[in-house]
Amino acid sequence: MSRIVRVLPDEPAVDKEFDYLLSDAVVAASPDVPIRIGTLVRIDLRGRRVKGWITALDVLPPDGVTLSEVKKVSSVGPPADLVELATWASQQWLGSRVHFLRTATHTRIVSSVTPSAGRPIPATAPSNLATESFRRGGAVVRMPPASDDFSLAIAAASQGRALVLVPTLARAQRLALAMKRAGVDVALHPRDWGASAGGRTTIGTRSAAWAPITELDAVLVLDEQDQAYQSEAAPTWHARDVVLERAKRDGARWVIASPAPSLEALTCGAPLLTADRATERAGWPIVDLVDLRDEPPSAGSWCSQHLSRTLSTGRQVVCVLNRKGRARFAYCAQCGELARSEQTGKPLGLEGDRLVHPFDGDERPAVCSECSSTKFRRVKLGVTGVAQELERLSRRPVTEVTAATEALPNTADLYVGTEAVLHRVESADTVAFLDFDQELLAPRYRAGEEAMSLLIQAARLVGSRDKGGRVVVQTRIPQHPVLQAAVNADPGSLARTELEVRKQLRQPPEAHWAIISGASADQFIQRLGSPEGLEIRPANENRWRIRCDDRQELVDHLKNVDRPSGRLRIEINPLRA
DNA sequence: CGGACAAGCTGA
DNA sequence: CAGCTTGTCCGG
Repeated sequence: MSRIVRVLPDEPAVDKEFDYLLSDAVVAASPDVPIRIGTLVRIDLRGRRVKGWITALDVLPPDGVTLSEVKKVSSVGPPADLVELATWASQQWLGSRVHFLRTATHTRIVSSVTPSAGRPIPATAPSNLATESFRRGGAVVRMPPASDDFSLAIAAASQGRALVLVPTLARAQRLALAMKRAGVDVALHPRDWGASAGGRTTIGTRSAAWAPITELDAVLVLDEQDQAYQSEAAPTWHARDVVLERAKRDGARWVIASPAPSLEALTCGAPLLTADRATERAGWPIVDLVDLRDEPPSAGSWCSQHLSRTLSTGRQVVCVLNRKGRARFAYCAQCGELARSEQTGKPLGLEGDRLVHPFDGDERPAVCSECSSTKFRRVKLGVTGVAQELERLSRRPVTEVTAATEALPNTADLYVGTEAVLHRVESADTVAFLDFDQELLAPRYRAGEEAMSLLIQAARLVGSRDKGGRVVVQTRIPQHPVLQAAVNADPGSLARTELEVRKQLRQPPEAHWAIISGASADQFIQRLGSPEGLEIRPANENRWRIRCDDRQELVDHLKNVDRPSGRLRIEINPLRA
């Protein structure tokens, strides 16, 4: 005997379901793998042997086609809920279902799943804020960088089956270990995929949003402001949105925690819980702003007098330098003022004797608006150059860290690196940002939030102010709202100003964007036409920006376009736009 | 994705 | 018009 199953092949370009015969013999060959929606099978597709997921059982096949047989039942797959969730996500971010199902599927074959016994009761009693947070059903919790995630995670686990997300694998490992010590049996995603499928509380990074737990009781997202939660490549799905949807579907309680929750989280309609001002302030380090405009211009160096004093105190210092955006800014050699456009206020780069904006076409003669000097300097720094100079200045060995650096010596106490160094070093007395303006003025609508996120990472390394934690920020725009918010340990003020800006410029989350790019982008736009409510503008070669006040309306319009063949990328509210 | 097949291009 | 390239279609 055999039954007929519907299968979605594991081929992103196919994205279509087909019906196959599933014989008893094939089922019997993999006795421990249950036949249900999500189960992984092997099928023939036009002469090729490919993997696929069962998406429906016992279907009526269309007339006039001879069905081929399922060749093998390969592995336990994502639960049926997640197959449905993949469909939802594919509509939210206009990606293929295959893309999401791959994330929801273990990389190795899973031949059976044993359900975990009962629901765990943790040994430790969680703190008040943590308990209170989950009592609300759904809440955004703003807690300073030095507060502990542990009690929140315990509170999540004490709800029953919980899913806990953190931005990095290292933190997932640390938190999982700490919880294990506290008597909570946790699964680390994706290593313990089978245990998650058995219903165990699961900790992991972005991809763990697709951990195979059914009937979730609680969802917790830690450090929600971290951009690691959103996929950079299309489909630009966000783990926070995926787990919130899961919480909604399963009726689970949820908490989004962050020292500075994203505007998306703050505007989602859930209550915002915060510690009192004194507690919040105490959980932030001291942030020293060094106004580079006040430095003697003769030095021409990246190292302020303040930083050089810090280096000579002989404590553990991590210097962060972003090399990514190369010398795009210029500042006055006389007074140190940053060169900006008079119209837009955006920073300008120096080209010959003119100040120009890289894309706007904005341009003016190189004359300082403050002191009328015509001498400008380009910002030009590199990790290696800085490391050498730092060694000379501090007379201490300097460890260089970039994303490519393998192992770190644990004897070092002076580091220079790109943003990667913030992930690699465990703790420090001081973190110094050598040129923070690159971050503050990056041409991305989320530049402010991302800059804040870096300050939060730094704050975690150095700890709270009473433990001597210090963050030094070298800048030419100390009045910037991000810096003021960090100095005052008041991320709420930043959120208010940022939201106002987004409203005025109609940027997410106040409006929604789709970026269409790739060779077939023009054709796609042509087929889309110009429906009411959509604002369609060319960005540059083969690249368009579509704006709409309503997200659902935006994706509905895009979904209905007959997708042209050829390369096409659709990004919904991407990080970089 | 990758094979099948059609339509378009070239060269003797 | 064979032989090849390029493009479009479609899979159970």
